[in-house]
Amino acid sequence: MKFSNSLIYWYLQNDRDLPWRRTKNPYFIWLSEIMLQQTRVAQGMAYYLKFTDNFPTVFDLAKADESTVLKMWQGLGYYSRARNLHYSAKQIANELNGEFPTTYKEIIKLKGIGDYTASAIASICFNEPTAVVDGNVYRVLSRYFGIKTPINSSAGIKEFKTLAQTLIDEAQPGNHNQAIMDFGALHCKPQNPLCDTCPFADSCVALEKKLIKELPVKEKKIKVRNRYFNFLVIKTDDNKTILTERTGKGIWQGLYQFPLIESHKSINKNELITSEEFIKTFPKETTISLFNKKEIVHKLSHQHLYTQFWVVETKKSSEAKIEWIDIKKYPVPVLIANFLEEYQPKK
DNA sequence: CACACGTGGAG
DNA sequence: TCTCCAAGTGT
Repeated sequence: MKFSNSLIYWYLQNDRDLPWRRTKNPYFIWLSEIMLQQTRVAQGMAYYLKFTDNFPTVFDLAKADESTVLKMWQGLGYYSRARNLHYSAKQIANELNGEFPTTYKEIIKLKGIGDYTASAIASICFNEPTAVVDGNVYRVLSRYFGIKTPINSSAGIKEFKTLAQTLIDEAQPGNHNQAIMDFGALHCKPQNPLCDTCPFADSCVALEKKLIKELPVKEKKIKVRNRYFNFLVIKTDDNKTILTERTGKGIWQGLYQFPLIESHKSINKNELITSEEFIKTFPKETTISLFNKKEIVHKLSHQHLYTQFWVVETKKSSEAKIEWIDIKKYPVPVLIANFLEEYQPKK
């Protein structure tokens, strides 16, 4: 209880004025929590404002097209968040009469909501004492208590959740949860934490044992896969193009792109136009030129995409149905959006 | 249950 | 340039 008191005391003095802190409307809290998953406040802010502005209620979100939702999410990454958000919005609007579930147990049943988000919403909106455990909480607790259990092991996940639950202030769980996360984000930072001015300096195990830089412990490193993308930027003489939707599993599900030929290495123009896939798609006479002189390397968390944009000029085609001017209506990955910025500079 | 899933900022 | 990582979840 002492721990929570100090935490909340710190929080009251260092509280950030964030838009989602001014409401307890579960719909708005939900939006903010989904957007901030694995995402910095600075990056998510504009999206929160855009979503609350365009979709002021869960009904507004529910009746939008998925493509519209993805377009508004464009650039924020982890697009399954947007798809699941939309899916759950429709469920709340249509099956739950627009009423957001009010307990952890019910909230966690929604798609896209896991232990963290259910705990956050239940505590902030409904005063249920369920402890959040996010990256900040792992860091604060592992340091303060000197816990070396890897935070991404199943043992660690259980251990930290249990510990966090014993520390929560049952009288004000929402404040407690936000306090420990803000403390981790602003004070007990990953690099260069502010131990000199830390209210817990006299009892922090990691500080005493000089383990600050070792904690928290995270095991395993991610593997990165190299892929080679050749986008075919079609331009017909009646100024139309082709976009294809990415379906199935993998990256950018539900987003659009130019027709893609993937190769196992970087290829030149001759290799491209003699490839089976190219011939199959473009039997007609075409003019083709490489747009980017230097290969573009787009880095995702698990993939490095070595990318070339090939501008393909052809005659009018029944395949090419999308007007150039309309491309901007489609949700596209940042990689494509960046290309369009350069290829079609804004006036 | 280990792994995939985006993007951008900091050091 | 490179590494880490930021309010995690689904499979």
